[in-house]
Amino acid sequence: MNQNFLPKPLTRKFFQQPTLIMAKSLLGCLLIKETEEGTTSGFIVETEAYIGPEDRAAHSFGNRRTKRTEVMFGEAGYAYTYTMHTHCLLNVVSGELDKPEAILIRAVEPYSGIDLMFERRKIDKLKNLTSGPGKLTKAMGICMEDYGHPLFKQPLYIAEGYEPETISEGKRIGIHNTGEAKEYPWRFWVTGNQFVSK
DNA sequence: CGAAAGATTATCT
DNA sequence: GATAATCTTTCGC
Repeated sequence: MNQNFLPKPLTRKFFQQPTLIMAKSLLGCLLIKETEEGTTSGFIVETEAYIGPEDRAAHSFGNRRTKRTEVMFGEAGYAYTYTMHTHCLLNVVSGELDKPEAILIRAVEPYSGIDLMFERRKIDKLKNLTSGPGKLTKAMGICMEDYGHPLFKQPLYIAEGYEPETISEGKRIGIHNTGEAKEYPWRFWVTGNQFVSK
């Protein structure tokens, strides 16, 4: 619980990087969520980029602007939460204003508040705690209420973490019937990390 | 207002 | 691999 590590929230400047560069820069950063029950945090170890107009797999494909994708057209650095079946997913909006780009946080490595995460997930294996986009949001208490929240301010924010030694890249997961979009190598993860989903 | 689809997860074959 | 669970958004009538 009481780490000596003082998280330094990322600055707006960090979010001004091109989407694909930022997807890699986010690896190793610390994602923090503060709630009444306690604070949970984890290092981001897996991300996926979704670049609107040219990406058939993105909700914003063809510049489709709806109530749901609205935040993606806004300024970078905001949270785009989205309900999928029985789960919630967390994205970081990237790209310039009016460019519907975002980065999906697919997995994190638990850092603090691990007891609370176990309580929420009701499982007993550390490895399954946050090794997936829907798992980590449940473990950290992230939901639709966080839609549009700036990720450089409490209670939900991203801070500087560590520098990953090696980064791998490959095809995205969980999308199909989207033509060649599923072939784009826009998934990035920390090489060898056991919390990366598969 | 009703229906269908979806960037997932857990479980069974 | 295939499928059910189950919620919000979006689109059609």
